[in-house]
Amino acid sequence: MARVTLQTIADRLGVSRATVSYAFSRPDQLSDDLRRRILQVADELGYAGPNAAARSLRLGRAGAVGLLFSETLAYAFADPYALGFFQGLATAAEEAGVGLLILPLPRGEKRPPPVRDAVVDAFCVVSLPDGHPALAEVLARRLPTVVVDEPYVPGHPFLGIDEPAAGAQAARHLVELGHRRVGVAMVGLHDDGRTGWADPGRQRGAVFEAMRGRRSGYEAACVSAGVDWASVPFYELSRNSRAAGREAGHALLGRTPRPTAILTNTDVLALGILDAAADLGLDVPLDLSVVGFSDSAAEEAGLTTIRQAKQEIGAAAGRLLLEPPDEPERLLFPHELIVRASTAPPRP
Amino acid sequence: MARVTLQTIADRLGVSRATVSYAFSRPDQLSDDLRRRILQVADELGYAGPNAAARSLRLGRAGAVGLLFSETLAYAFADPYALGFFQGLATAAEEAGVGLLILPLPRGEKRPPPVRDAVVDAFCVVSLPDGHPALAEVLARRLPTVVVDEPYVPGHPFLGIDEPAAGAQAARHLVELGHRRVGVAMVGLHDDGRTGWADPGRQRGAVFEAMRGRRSGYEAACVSAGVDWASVPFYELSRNSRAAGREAGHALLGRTPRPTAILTNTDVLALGILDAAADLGLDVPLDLSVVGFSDSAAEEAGLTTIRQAKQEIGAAAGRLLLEPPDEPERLLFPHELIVRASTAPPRP
DNA sequence: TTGTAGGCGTTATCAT
DNA sequence: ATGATAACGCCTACAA
Repeated sequence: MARVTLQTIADRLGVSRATVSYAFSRPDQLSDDLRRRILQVADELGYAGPNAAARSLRLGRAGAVGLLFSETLAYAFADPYALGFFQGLATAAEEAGVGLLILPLPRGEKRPPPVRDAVVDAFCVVSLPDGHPALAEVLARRLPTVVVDEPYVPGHPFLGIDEPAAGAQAARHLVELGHRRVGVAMVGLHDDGRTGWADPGRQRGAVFEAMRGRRSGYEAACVSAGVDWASVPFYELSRNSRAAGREAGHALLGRTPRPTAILTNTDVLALGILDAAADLGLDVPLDLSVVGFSDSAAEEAGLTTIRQAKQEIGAAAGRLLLEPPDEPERLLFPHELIVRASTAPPRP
Repeated sequence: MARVTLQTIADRLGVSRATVSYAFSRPDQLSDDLRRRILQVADELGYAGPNAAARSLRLGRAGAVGLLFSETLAYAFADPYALGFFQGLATAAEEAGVGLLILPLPRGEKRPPPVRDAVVDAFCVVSLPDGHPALAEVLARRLPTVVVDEPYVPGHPFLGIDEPAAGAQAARHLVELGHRRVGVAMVGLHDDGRTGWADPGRQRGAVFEAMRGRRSGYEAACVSAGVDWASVPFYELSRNSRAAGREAGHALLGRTPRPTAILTNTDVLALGILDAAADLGLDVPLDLSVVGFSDSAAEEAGLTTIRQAKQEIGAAAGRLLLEPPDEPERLLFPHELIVRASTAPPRP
């Protein structure tokens, strides 16, 4: 059975393409009777309805926005922060009646990401490392594009939080409690899969801008409290998982002198640190204080953390995509330190 | 600045469109020098690359698969079962390098879902109620389509579990422990937002096929153990949340005689039942046994549940979408009763 | 109310 | 290696 198009139906009925088109897309421009006959024949012929690509080409709009995320999708669908953001974004898309095209980023770098072929009206790019090729592809499309979290692209709307300030607030909380022996565990600094101790050079060379900022906030707050940053043990993870956090915890807590407090850049990691503390029979918060980030998995575990307005950011991104502003804005959303039971002054 | 197309560049260089097209899509068909000049001019002119819709039209493929889900996206991104499925599906899409177009279903019914305009090569439909208009729209597109969980559409691949068998297994577990006073709490039977007691007529009239099957399994196992189904209190929820489960728990546990066991069709609901039991000072499992479904949030709470292979289902759906089988298959994936600490024999 | 015809931007075929 | 031309399927002035 050959392909059925408007023309097929038109021929069959002895009317013109335009008439058939009207029957589908402008019902009111047609007599009811003719319209019914057209739909009838279309049905008999097995017409699949106006071709979406052709329609999109002709109409100049796609009815969808593209979403690029730095991680594998399997990971993104498991990460509480990403999910909160997705919820906000999806809700905005839903209200506008547009689809959300999630584009995979091949980590293996074998082939280019399918952004060239993405039939979309706008792009949302979330948390890409500096210089990631997909970003260039997106920008080349010259569609309205908003960036979330990182990297900042001049001329395009940006949504995120004040990372240095948030990091500083987390660290300040600890030093104000009196901690001086602080350790740090961070994931997502680099894209090369390395896990282990990171010296200051490697820390500052992080390819993820937001994490760079967050870390610099840690450092600033520590330094201004008289802590020698060079002596702060800094463990870098390549995966954001509880198990990774536990590994970092063991590494950090095995140091002499043992840190009395640990900063982490995700809640999941923080939970792993708690696991490690439990392994070692350490009491939290008496022997060890732990601070998470994002308030995603923190509540039930009683974790002190920084809360970000993930859903609001997603919703705002959606709105910006759907009606691009004249002036690209750089929107910094509020964050908040949530103090729970995982932090306390160090033992005297 | 007017729109830049292949022709614009061709004119500028005095070459033909085809040549310019080659520069982008068939680099090897062109002399290196000319190609460079073309790309150079394209860049100067601000060419956005080959138009995706036009390409899709010409090529006859979209590089994306469409996904329709019955719930709000905000809900879907919070539901553990849905997320597990998404992970599997997304991974398959990722490996194939195709995008995943998530289509919103307007609950308000104001306008048709944007499936007509979805530029995709295939559709995946998940858990739609009987007769939902979006399904008809999808089928009208005559693209490869797979259905997950419900409803079964003859002629199209179907993926899910054997719902009646799974339901029966959950219920049999309880009756074999000796329970005879069983209560049921189920969400997602109907689409009308009702919450409250459901008589057998309303139970059987559920518009969600999978839930209908699951419930019939409950009934079959109970009846064959000599339980009078008509006397089984059955509480229906419109939202799958812990709070809803708690409400159902209070309703069910307020009955005289009090049930010694409660069946629920989601883990989230089961957690709410546990909350209600705690409110009433009841010991689980001594005073009350509770069975969940899906093994999504069950482990930490020690919940007895039915585990479904959600990720496998998602992955299989992805494969089926990417290369449609000759014969539409009806694939039933295994489920498994996981017995944990929420079930025990009733008090003598 | 319906028909005509041009063009949306690209790629494939067949020349040269 | 490059050019001319014809689809791909549809929508929309405009004309009738």
